[in-house]
Amino acid sequence: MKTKSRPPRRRAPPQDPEATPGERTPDRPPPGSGGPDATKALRSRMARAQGARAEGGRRRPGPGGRRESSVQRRLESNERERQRMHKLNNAFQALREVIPHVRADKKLSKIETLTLAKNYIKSLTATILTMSSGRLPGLDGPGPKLYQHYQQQQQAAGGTLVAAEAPPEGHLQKYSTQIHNFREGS
DNA sequence: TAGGCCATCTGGTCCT
DNA sequence: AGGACCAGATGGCCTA
Repeated sequence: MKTKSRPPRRRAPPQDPEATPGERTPDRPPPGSGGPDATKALRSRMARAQGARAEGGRRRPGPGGRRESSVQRRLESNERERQRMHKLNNAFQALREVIPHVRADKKLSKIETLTLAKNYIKSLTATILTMSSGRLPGLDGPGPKLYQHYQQQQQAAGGTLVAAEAPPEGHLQKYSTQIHNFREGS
């Protein structure tokens, strides 16, 4: 389908409080940057949203829209939410950087990152289990213990035994196939 | 132009 | 009570 080779996105500034949700006017400061205009605009928009939601049956009590303190809380909440999402995106980026993939020139999407990471972990787990149990069959050492621990984890999670059901090559094959598919953009 | 991906806003709910 | 978390809504950006 589409390729993910995009230059760093130049996002429009955060939403203009005067606009309806989603309408952005690039040349204004973000709501978090404060300013009387932003506060006033947000107040009017929140009042409008309040009225709109009334038809949904969840109108908040109190006539005349929001108070100043309520508007200020919402602005602060928006800023916290932005920061939270930024941290989440940083974590995604950190994850991208530790997952081996062939599309170094193309940024993995979030869903690709998660899916690839899951299968990467599975393949590594299967490899470790095979290597450790094969080297120390039935004897003391990390192998059997590791395998038993993994069995317990799987059973506790209600999952299936990866190592028992599929050889590590299977997971590696799946992982490499997925990488290939991502490269092809499918 | 359609579809995918994303950032942001927003209000509800959960948690401390 | 206040912050964190979540999911829905919305519109911008980009590619095929």
